[in-house]
Amino acid sequence: MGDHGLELTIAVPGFSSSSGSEGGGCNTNGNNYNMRELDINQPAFGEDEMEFPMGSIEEEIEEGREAQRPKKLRLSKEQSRLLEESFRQNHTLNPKQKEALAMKLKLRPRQVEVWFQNRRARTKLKQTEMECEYLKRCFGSLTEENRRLQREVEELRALRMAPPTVLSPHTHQPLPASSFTMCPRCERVTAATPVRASAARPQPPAFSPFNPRRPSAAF
DNA sequence: TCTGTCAAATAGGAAC
DNA sequence: GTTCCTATTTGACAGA
Repeated sequence: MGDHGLELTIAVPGFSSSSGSEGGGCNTNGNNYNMRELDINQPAFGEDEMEFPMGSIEEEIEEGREAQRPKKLRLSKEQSRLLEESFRQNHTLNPKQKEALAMKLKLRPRQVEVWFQNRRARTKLKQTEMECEYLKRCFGSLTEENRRLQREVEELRALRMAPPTVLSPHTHQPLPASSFTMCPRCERVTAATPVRASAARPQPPAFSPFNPRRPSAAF
């Protein structure tokens, strides 16, 4: 998806719509325009003419043409390719670059600006989705780790309830539980304090997409 | 025809 | 005042 196949027609700012809706009627530059479909293979205007046709609805009516529904611009493959190319080089454009690119693509600078805005938004959305997937995986492994540790806690609790009888090699009498030596991991759990699952908290993930210092293979 | 998706475009607010 | 971001709207298009 994403490629809608034939893009033989584009729309250019042509005339006002009678719909009166906000959308598609007025851009933020204050230019009133709506989209008129035209064959992209035919030049919308002369090669050296960079102004966009801005016929009014009055003109349309005068000419006896029915006011068409505003058509949305569909960028041609070549236009998209060039935009993608410049986006790869730079995710933002300075006014000069914007103007030059608009000129090259025969679009209005505002359209180039909007395309870059939307492209940045799409990039960010994709990144957010990937981060979401990563966090889901983290959650899964941490849940599993939590379960494992809880089982371990239960086992340790069970051991405390029934301490093993170990005889002293010297006196051959049972040793007190407090004299047992434990492995480094278990040393955090003393005989006097209750066992807490948080004592053996798992280490954070080796890397994270949110940690810029570590390159992430996922991206 | 209906529905879902994509992307162009708008609106409004934040940051500078 | 300009630029950018974010949320939203809306038209085009494809597939069921």
